[in-house]
Amino acid sequence: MTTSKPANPAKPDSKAKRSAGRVNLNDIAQRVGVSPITVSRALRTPDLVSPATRAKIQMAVEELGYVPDLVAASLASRRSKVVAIILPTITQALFADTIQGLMDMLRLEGYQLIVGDNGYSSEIEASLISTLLGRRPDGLVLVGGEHLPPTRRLLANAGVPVVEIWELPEKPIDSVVGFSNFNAMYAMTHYLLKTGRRRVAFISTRRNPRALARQEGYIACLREHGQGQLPLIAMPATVRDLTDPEMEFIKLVHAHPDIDAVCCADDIIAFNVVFACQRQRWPVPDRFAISGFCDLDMARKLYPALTTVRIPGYDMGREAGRLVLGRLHGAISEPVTLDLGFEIIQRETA
Amino acid sequence: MTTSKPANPAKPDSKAKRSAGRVNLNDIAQRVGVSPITVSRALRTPDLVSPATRAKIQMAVEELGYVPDLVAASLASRRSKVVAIILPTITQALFADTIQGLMDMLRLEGYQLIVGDNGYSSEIEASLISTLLGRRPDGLVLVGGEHLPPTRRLLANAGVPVVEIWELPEKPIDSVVGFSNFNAMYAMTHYLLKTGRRRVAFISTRRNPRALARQEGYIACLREHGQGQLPLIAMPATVRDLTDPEMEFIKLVHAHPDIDAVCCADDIIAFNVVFACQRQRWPVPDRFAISGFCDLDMARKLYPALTTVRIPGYDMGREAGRLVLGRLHGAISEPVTLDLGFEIIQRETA
DNA sequence: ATTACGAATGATAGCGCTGTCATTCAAGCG
DNA sequence: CGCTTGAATGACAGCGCTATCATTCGTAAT
Repeated sequence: MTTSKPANPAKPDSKAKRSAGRVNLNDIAQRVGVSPITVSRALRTPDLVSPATRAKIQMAVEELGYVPDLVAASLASRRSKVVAIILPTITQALFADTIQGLMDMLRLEGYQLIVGDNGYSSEIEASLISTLLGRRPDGLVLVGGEHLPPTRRLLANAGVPVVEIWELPEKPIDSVVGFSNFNAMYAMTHYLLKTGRRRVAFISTRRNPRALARQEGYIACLREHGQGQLPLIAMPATVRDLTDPEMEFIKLVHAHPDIDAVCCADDIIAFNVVFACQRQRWPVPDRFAISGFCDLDMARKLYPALTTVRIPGYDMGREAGRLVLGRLHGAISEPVTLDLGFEIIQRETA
Repeated sequence: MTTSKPANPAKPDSKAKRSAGRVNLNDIAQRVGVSPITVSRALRTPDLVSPATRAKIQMAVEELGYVPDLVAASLASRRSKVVAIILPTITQALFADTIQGLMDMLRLEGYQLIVGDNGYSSEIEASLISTLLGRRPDGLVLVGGEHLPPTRRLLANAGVPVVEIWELPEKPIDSVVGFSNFNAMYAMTHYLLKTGRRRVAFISTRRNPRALARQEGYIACLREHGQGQLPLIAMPATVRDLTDPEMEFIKLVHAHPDIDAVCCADDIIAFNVVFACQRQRWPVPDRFAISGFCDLDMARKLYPALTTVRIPGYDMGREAGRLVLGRLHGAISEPVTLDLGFEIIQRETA
């Protein structure tokens, strides 16, 4: 120390802070008397720094309330430690478990989740993905496997691991963690037929690839085991349309009084149909057998408890996370497709 | 090993790209024959660039599939265009509307949302906030107003607009968009008493500040209008505990057969209690009046339709977003507290 | 001693973008 | 005709961090 008079560079001012006034790596380094890079190491790879230095740095960090700038770190390291997920809508209870599973997995390695919703629209998805990719996420999780060509091109160029979930797309972009919506609804329809139902209807209130696949499963099963039953379907005409499950159900019943079972495209619809029955004094399952899809918490609480298809919502999230992380670590180098299956849960409504 | 071999600089390779191989501002600039800064302007403030240049740049962007690096932009501009929200849990239907409202508002200005959940724990919150602040969000939205001192210090240092929602904290950190949980439950209890109920119980399955405030509102109302009714409460002992609403209800009824009404701390609990009644053949509302809290979609679908307190879930999200953006634009410079109120929705269960 | 080597630390050069001037040039004005 | 003005563009210097290579130094192996 040559005590070179007053500060030669910028005026140390009151707190030796420049720019935004936020404490940064340099502030810590100066305070401790080491180089910034050593501070960086002390925080990221403590093993490479001597215990004494590490302790001093730790202390300075506490004192100054230093919060590392992950934005700068991302830029420098080209690793953002962020994974993005795009959902049809965030308001849906259906995807909550999936998000939770994904978060739980990512948290283990300090990754953060950034969420976007495309409102069930492939067009919105395209622009959303473009913006999200701008954040340079280390991975991308997409609900669904239907994407516009520009989207596919964008993703191909991005060089980011992609996992599509909740379906088993014909032409996966990369990895997949899903189940067969077709098979699941086929199985449920089959179950209803086995229990002796003679006229099974199908209700969806939203038109999307998964609902359509379920509808196809329903139709296929009727064809093969329906003893001449004709498909009886309530499905909105376009992606934008949203119908009221209760009304659709009532209309269906009035038009076809011989209906004795309803396959609902998801649990929420099934709840509505059960409530409608109660309102109309139509005993369930005596007059109508009702089946759901997803096995939400409330399905088993409902009275009568809902017979439904359990799908691996949480696990899809978790496994998608695992795949992304595996890709990033180099542990996985090839696209993987995981079929997590489903399970018919027999309760009281069918 | 002195084998310095070849491979010293970066080989220009096939596509003149260095590093990650991603197209960047420079690539566009070179292709068009302008400086990078002009490209930046063409994309961010098109008005400052001549139409001709703008068109050429636009074209190059399309051709090369350029996606601006928002991470670098954030670092350089010190504006991340990201807002973070911390929820007790993401699995809860209760907060879905709030997220949606916030997203809808932020989307208008191209902001992204990053979500964290603290699992109803103030300790987790502290570390979560620290990590999230590392992403340098331009704003922070917190559900709830209970925070540890270190958290408060962190937030004070961060210099980021904060909005607490879903409550009206005594000592707000910054702005607030909420409603009075106390008043709301007071009002609902009062409503039940007015309809002639003689013994009103309160059920919560989760211990958190909002549930406690509601409980206080219930107690206060009983004190003032309960004609000698003693509070009758089911509330978990600690934050970690989670109880089963159906079981708590049954236990309560067995211990106090004179109960004729149940104030539930949220709609989900109320649904469960209604189902329990149906299972037990206890007519609702004749035997038990039941009230919910939140007014989820399903509340009005339920049979019998749920009497509940409507709270401004979506609006809290939207207004929180508006406040954050207002702060960022400088349109708002002082902390604001917004009480969005509530509404008793009378339906069939009470 | 000589060499080798691992542990600890540092210097340098960016990551891809934007803030902040500075520059150019044509049109407008007294 | 010189001067101002504004539109269009550019140069430069970082933002705060990390990748990469280089250096120092004490200790063990030869």
